[in-house]
Amino acid sequence: MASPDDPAPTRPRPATIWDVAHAAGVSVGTVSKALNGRGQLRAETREAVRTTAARLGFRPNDLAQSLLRKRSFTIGLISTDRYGRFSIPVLEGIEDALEAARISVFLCSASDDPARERQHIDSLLAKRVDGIIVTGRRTDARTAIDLGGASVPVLYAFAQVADPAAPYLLPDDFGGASLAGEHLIGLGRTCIAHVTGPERFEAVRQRRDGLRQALEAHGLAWRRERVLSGSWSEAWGHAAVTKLLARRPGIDAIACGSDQIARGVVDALRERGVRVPDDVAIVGFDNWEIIAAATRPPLTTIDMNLKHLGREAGMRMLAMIDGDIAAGVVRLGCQLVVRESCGAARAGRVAS
Amino acid sequence: MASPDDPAPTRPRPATIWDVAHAAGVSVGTVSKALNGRGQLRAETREAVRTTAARLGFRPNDLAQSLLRKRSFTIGLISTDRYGRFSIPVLEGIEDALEAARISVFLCSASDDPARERQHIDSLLAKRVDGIIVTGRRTDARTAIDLGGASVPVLYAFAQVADPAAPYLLPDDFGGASLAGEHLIGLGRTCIAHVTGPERFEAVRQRRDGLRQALEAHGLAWRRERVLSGSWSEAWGHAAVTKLLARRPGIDAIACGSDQIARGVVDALRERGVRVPDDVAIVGFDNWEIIAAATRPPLTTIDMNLKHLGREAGMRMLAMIDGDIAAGVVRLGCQLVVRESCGAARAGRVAS
DNA sequence: TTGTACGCGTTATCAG
DNA sequence: CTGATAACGCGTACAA
Repeated sequence: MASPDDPAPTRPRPATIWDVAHAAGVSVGTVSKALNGRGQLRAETREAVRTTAARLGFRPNDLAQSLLRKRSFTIGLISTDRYGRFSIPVLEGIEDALEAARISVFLCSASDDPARERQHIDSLLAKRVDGIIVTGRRTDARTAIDLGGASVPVLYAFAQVADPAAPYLLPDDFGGASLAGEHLIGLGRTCIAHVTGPERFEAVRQRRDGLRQALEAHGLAWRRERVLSGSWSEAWGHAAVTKLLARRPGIDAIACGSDQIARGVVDALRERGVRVPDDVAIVGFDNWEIIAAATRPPLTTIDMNLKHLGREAGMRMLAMIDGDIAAGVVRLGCQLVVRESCGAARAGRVAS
Repeated sequence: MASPDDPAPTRPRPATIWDVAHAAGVSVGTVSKALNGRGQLRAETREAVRTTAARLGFRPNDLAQSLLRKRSFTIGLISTDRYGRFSIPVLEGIEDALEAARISVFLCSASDDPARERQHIDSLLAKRVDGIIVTGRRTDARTAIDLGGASVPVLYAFAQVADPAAPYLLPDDFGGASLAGEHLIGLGRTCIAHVTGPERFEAVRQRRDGLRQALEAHGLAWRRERVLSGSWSEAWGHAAVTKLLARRPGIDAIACGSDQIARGVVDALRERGVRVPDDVAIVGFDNWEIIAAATRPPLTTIDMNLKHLGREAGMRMLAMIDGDIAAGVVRLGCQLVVRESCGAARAGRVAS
């Protein structure tokens, strides 16, 4: 096991600026200037240095640079989403935005283990990261991370935080659900039900309210008995259909809280001989390709543009590193993705 | 945008060892000794230093330490799996193993973009990572990563590499499929078909051969016409059932190349009135919870123990960092997960 | 028991 | 145009 006390094993040391200087017969200062294009140098010396550097495979040591610049050009990403299906696109977006600024990302998956999270934060702080992005589950608002007095910008992306002053990015669940409602209404559906996840999720409440707003904006009554909350599973979508058909036979559309639920709903409907979308139109939420595309018929659904959210998080982090202060929640638009479960082929639109 | 030329913004600098020394009225050497428990110090000075260090929130700068030790205590993880559903558990395992050694992980997702990968590798090398783990898709054997002469240990985990001398970890697909075959045979099935993914995948060929070995070991004939290769999708599972029933009505079991395929197969069977597992037993591959558990009936399947594979990769990387050399492929065992799609002794169930 | 000085690899400043 | 030198923050011999 490697421990901090072990010496580095004998391995060819990477070439240093000194090696290059020595080989090229100049001083280290000259090498630095030649390679970084600073100061006034004769073209031939610059070229000579360049070639010997290349020959030796010289690569400046970022550790030394960081020590000097007081900037490590790294950020820490703390993820509390074990499952990762939402974190991945967010992460991709973050990386996308950050690699343009040549910043690397430390990944820390602290799955709801406070001790582990503490250790990760300590480690990141010791590594002098330029910033920390927290991403994770959205069940309950998590407590803001404890920097222990350190002064490092922290941004929450796709994570619910208790601190209202903390800067954080979330998808516009309200607008997304509203979009789904508008789509159904535009297709002539009037008796719309809502099968969704556990009420304790802020996202569930937001989506419910967004859908409600769309209906009421078009003079459609909002009825509590058409809203069914359960778990985030296919099985719940299945079960909900039974309840729904018994309670409200006249339903002509169901807006679902997730694609998984929608899939359960569609399957249950088909087994009962109810045609989708002819009899009942279905709209999902998440645009989780693997589910949405495999459903028969493929799901029209709402995409949260998580990669874009991640990219935005990266950009904002860069701004924060440069000293910009930010606070409070920012909601980013969702997008309608039309497939076949609502029976219309129309172009996607973007919310707010 | 942050660029290397920008100065660090004015932010309270983290306390240095000098600050602590100054505040405690001792020298930096004394502080170092007190905090690291080295040398001979009076108990009260050590204590005094400790408290002032805590008061100032002093945290040793890993950058400076790394420079000195010539070990950064970081590794790079290059992932080429865009969707991440396989990478995530591997990553978790790697982190698990590495955090015990206090090593942090740089994440680089280079989705099949060679230029981007180059840039990532350069960046990792500049940051003087102690090692690099490559994980990713298993379509075609990828070319070994180019270190450009640098001498850093590289390990491939759950990634197909062209270089036979490169150290890499893979799940034992052959053994896993064999396990699936044994299970079906043990349940009395004798007419077993195989619906799987594209033949160009090494995993597909391995699994096919593993299944074949199990059948032949029990004196069951292996028939080419019972093997159907297609895509990795539910839709293909669906389509395959049509072909299979037309061609071979006597089938009493189907071993599938993935859970997605298995799900398509199960759905198609149910829609045709074929009972699972009563008429036909189904076994999947991957144990992708979200699919396997939601299938009706839930899928008996093969788990590749990817988190364990990740942990193993982490351990081996630690050994490589300490100078151990390693080469060639190592296959790690798979595991049978019994649910209901084979009607195993424990969880018998009547499907409609 | 404690302080001093050097080196890790860079960059920037100031002489030459 | 180029070379020497001082930082950056830390650990550690060695001197006091």
